Amino acid sequence: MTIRVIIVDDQAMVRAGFAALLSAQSDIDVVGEAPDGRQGIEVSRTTHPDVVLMDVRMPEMDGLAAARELLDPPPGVVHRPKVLMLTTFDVDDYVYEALRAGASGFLLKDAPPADLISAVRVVAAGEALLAPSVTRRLIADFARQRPAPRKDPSLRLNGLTPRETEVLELIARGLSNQEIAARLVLAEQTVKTHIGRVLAKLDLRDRAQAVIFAYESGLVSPGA
Amino acid sequence: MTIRVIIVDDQAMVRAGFAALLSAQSDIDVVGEAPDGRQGIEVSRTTHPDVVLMDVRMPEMDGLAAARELLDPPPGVVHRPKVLMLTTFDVDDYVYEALRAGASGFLLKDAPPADLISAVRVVAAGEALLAPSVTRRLIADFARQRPAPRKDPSLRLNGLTPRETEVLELIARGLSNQEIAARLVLAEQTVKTHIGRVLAKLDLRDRAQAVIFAYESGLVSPGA
DNA sequence: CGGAGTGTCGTACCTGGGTATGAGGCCCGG
DNA sequence: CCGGGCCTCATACCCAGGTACGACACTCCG
Repeated sequence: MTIRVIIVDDQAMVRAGFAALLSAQSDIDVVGEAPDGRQGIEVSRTTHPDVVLMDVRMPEMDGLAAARELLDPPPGVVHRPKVLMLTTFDVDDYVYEALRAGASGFLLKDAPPADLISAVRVVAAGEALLAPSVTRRLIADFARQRPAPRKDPSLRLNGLTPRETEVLELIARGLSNQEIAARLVLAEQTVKTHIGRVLAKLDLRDRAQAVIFAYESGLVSPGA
Repeated sequence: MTIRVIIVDDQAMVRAGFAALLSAQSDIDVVGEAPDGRQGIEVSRTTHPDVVLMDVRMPEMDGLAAARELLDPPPGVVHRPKVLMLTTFDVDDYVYEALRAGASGFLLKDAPPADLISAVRVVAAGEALLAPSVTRRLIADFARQRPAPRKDPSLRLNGLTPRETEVLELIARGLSNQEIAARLVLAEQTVKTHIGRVLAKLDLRDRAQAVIFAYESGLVSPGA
């Protein structure tokens, strides 16, 4: 089963080079080319490639917009190729946009030829691959965004007792004092007492600010 | 400038294999080995390698804990090696933990030898590299978490007028009605009117739930 | 022109939530 | 065994916030 590839890049030389490189592989067929995003979509819709090599910067319709169109096609279009983005220099706004859109990879054009070839295979197999510098950024971003508890507010969270933390979490879920009391089998006044202490310890004014704190500290997270 | 590497793995065979493989490279020196995390840290502290190859599963102290220790050392320890995690099979809880901890890469042991070698070089250069399957997960996670506005709640957000959205955002910043009125140069009652409409449209009970909605919909984001 | 949508504000009412104060019981560590 | 957290609850007070109803101005559009 050969891998069907199309190449979308505004520079004819680049297309020719990549095409030659990839065609030389026995398991890869270059089945189309296009000089801009719009035509790239056309070619993709007619040739149904497994992988689309897509340059980022192009006239008419840039690679990002084209990638979005291919990865989130209008109703009726069933074909969904993998998209491997290419760029000459690693401006990273593009990277994030492309990954958001669902691209399977992001390579720099100065990568070794062997890398490009293996990237095509990896992407065709449903996996993903990024240029090392991009990987580093993505990890950094991940680590920055993710570290379970953030440090600034979350340290102060240590001042809370287990019960208080529990109450805070329920506040952050939108429950009223009554509901919290019911949930924890407590008198409503007890809940109020806990909340009072939480607000005092964290220097907050009301439950709305408590909710904010819960999100900012990582006690609760969007989508969870 | 050669790259100084140590290998931490509980299987002597694996250590020997990797050591042989890497030592054969003119730009890589294997300067130490260790059979578990605790000793790995010891060796790292004495040999000061550029890169630590670290197995995930190990007796005594697992690779994750050891990685954390190396990447976020106690006061006084200045040396901070790059950590490249290795695993036999790609259980991904480990992956996320390792990346959170600040690891520079994550490879499967069944990767081609050439990949391991180039990975060491990439990591030593300050970049990062992941196994393709890991990359895919990370991207998927990124795309899932990031898409600017989420769709479910954010669509309902479309029902809000600009002014209402503005007010909602200020609520989500923790402002009181008075403060919002001051900020927007309005009567407090006007603010109340807007809030009332927001709550009604979004089917929320109070401003605390409004804050939750703001975070869940992506109107505001933690850390922003 | 007339109506719909938006933004603005007033008056009036009610209650949930936050504050203050005090107090009893439990458990742990010094 | 005693002091100190922690958890629990009561009584009492007050007000920010939420609700209800009505009103006026402006803009856009059929």
